[in-house]
Order: sequence, then C-alpha cells, then structure tokens
Amino acid sequence: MALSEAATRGISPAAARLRVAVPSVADRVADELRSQLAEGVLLPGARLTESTIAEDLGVSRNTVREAFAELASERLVVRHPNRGVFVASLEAGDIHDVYTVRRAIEVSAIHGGGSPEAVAAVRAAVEEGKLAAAENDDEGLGTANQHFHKAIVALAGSRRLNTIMAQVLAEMRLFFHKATMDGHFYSGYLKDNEEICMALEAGELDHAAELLLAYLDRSEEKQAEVHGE
Amino acid sequence: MALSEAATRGISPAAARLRVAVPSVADRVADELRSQLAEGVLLPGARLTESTIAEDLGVSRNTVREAFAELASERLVVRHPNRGVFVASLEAGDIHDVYTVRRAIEVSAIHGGGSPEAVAAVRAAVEEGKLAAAENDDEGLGTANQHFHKAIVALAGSRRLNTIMAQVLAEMRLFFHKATMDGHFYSGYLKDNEEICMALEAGELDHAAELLLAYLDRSEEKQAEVHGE
DNA sequence: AATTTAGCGATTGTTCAACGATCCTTCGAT
DNA sequence: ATCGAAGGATCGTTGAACAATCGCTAAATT
Repeated sequence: MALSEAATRGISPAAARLRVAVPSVADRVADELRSQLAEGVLLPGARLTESTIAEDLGVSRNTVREAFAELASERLVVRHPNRGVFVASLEAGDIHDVYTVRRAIEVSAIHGGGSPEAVAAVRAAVEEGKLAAAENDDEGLGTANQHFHKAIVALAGSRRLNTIMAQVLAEMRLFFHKATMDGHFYSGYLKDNEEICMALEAGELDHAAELLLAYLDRSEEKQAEVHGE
Repeated sequence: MALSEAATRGISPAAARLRVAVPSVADRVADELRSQLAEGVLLPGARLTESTIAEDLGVSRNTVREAFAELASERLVVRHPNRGVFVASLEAGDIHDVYTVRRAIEVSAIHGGGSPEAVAAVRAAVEEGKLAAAENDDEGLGTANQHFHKAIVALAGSRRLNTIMAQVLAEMRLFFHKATMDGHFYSGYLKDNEEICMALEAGELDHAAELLLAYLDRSEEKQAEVHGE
C-alpha cells in the first residue's frame, strides 16, 4: 500500500525505502553513544551529563534526553533520578542473570533447527572466527563469537528473540570489554563453536543443544571468575 | 546514608522510602497510557496525538514524547516517523513470534525448577484461576492465567526474563483484548495449569515442561484461529 | 573536634514557544 | 478523470526558562 502510493506519486521505490531508513537525530545520538560504549570510550559507571553531550554532538539537550531514554530501555545506561545517567555496570548477580537469558533463548532457538540459510549463517560465523584466529585478531575473534551466537538465535526466525539477543550482546560487549582484550579468552571457544555447528548441520539438534548449554555454563563460570568475588 | 539524612532531618523513613518510588511525570503518563491500553480504551491501530494527550493529561508535549519512547520500547506503540504514534497491532506473523518467545523463556524457566516460594506462587496463581472460574469472572480468569505464566517465568529468578515476560504479556493483553472477553476462552486452560503445577510440585520438571510446551502450542493455534487468516 | 545545619552551585525534570520539515488532504489545472 | 500544487495539521527539534533536587562546602552548634 505504502509502496504503491509512493510509486504513483513519482517517488522512486528507492526513495521510499530510504525514507524508512532516515534516522532521527535522537537515533543518531543514541547510535553515537552506543558506538562509544562498544568501543570502551565510555566505561561502566561513567557519568553522562546531558548538557555536555548536547554540546559535543551539537544537538539540543532535549534530544539527548530522548537518546538516553532509548539507551536506558536497552539497559546500556542507568538513570538515577535527579542525578543523571550513568553507563551501566553489571554486578555479580547480573552475570548469572544475563547467562540465564542466553541459555533460555539460545538453547530454545537451536532446538528449532532453523532454515538452511540460517544454518549457513552459523557456519559463516564459525569460519569468520577461524580466520580471525589465524590472523591473531583478538578483536575479530570476539565479534565473530558474538556473530555466532547471534546466528544461533536467528535460527528461531523470531524478530523479538533477535532483538532481545542483540540487547544482551550489547550489554555483554559493554561489560566484558576488558575481558575481550584478553587474547586467549575467546580462542578456546573456537572448537566449541565448530562442534556445535557440525551437530547442527548434521541435524543432531539435541546434541547441539547439549553442547551449547555446556558452553554457556563454562563461559559463565569463566566470566564470574574474572569479574566475580 | 540517605536514610540517616532523612531521619535526622525530620523526614519520616516512610517518606524517604517514598522518595525512591516517586515516578517522574513521564513515567506516570506512560502508566496512564498503559492502563488505557490494557483496558481496551485505546484499541490497536488507534492514533495517539501528542498535543491531544498533552492537554488531556495536563503535561507538556515533550513529556508525552518521553512517555511514547518508553511505550515504543515495549512495543505497545509504534512510531511512524513524521506521522505519529499508533497503538501497536500484531499481524499474523507476530502471533507466532510472541509464542516463540514464550516457548523459549517459559520452558527454560520451568526446567530450572525454582525455589519453593516461586513454586508456591505458581500454585497461588492456579488457585486464583479456580476461584475466578467459580465466580464466573472471565476477566479474573484472564489475569489469573497471566499470573500463572508470569509465575512460571519467575521460577528462573531472573530479573531480565521477568521483564521480558512482562512485556510479552502486556503485548498479548493489548492484542487479545477481544479474545479475553470470550468466556470459554480461558476456562479450558484451568486443567492445564493445574497439571503443570502438580508436575512442578512433584519435581517432574521434564514432564512439566512437556505439558507447558503442548499448552503453548495449542494456545498459539487457538489464537491464530481467532485472529489469523 | 565532631556533627549538624545551612547555603551554594550544578544538573536534572519539566514546561513553553517557536520554526522548519513532512505528511495527508483538498482543491484546482490540464 | 488524472495529475500536480497549495493548505492545514502534526511531528521533529531547538532554545530558553524555572523549580526541584542533589552533592559539597563552609558555617554554626554542642
């Protein structure tokens, strides 16, 4: 309907597609902040002052506020009423919490099997990881691992599960930034991913789920070791 | 620290506890809209004009905007850039999507077992449903059913899973408002809930998970029947 | 000297008014 | 009748303003 309207009005289909992609200023501010969070420029606990960011990015304070609301809904940032917003910092309990979510949605997704294309995406993430390992690219290893788990969830073909997973991964990226820098941290996961992927490709879903579950448990333990008390 | 300050200043501890609970104006606006959505005052597809709501609730347009952002992040409302926000309406595919999420987190949660108190909460929801049925309270039956599934997820003891479930339930409450009115719609679920609860109490987690999964599949089918094409 | 009080500065929460941009509709021209 | 151009309405964003609240520091009290 919308497309035909655009067509009859002389607006090219490309423009119509572009139209939906035009991000609002608030969205762009949120994106910028998200980037800075992912890159570790803004560390957990850091304070984000509205006026400062407004000036830095050349936007209104009100717009920054909207961006904050967006980030807060993603748990990347925490609002302390009348005190300001701070970069979120996970506590010991949160680690278990995050992994509980991951166990729920990743295991469920892998049980569903998924389309051949979705399985291929998992395979692609595995190969991406191997390549990064061959080049000693620690950063690349980390993102490849995230792509792997994102692809696992994508097996379910659920928009909602995908966005939930994206948020969880963003949270982890923020919090485990330090750990990501550790070279040997992800290297051990390569074999796990390969095994899980093979089981998945072979249609041995229960086995794949088992492996994945075991991986998640081990990963949680490892993270708790690094950050816990 | 804050408490001692408040105490020494003559502010009652109750007030101090109240302070942390003081919701911002934007939050109250969001709450009000959430209520209207749950009650069916605002039906799916309806348009929400910023200025109108601002006037009606006696707040600034900007504040309404913040409330919209909150509701949009919960998928209760959809933003069409430069056109306004509309009450969300689930399409055929969304029904399956929502149930995919529910299968993932509910089944996972029940597999974990949960603390005795959490199990007791599940039992309480079952009894609440029986009571509502005895009184022919359709509305009560619906909320009891939601309490039941909320309690199931709460077994996992995960804050994040709880909020995810709360959002999913809010979505369903919004969309299935019509269906809720159907008297016989939930009545059939009473026995299911009872069985699931008994299996859970007996520690037969796998069995409980099976029953729950079957229930969800049947429920999805039923909903698709009513709303689908 | 220690603790409470009071005051100060800074930042947030909220409102208001304004403007351009964009959409939908209606009207007019071809 | 179709197409394109004004009109009106609403959104997106800005800027400024003000009260409320917080953290801190200095003064006052015991």
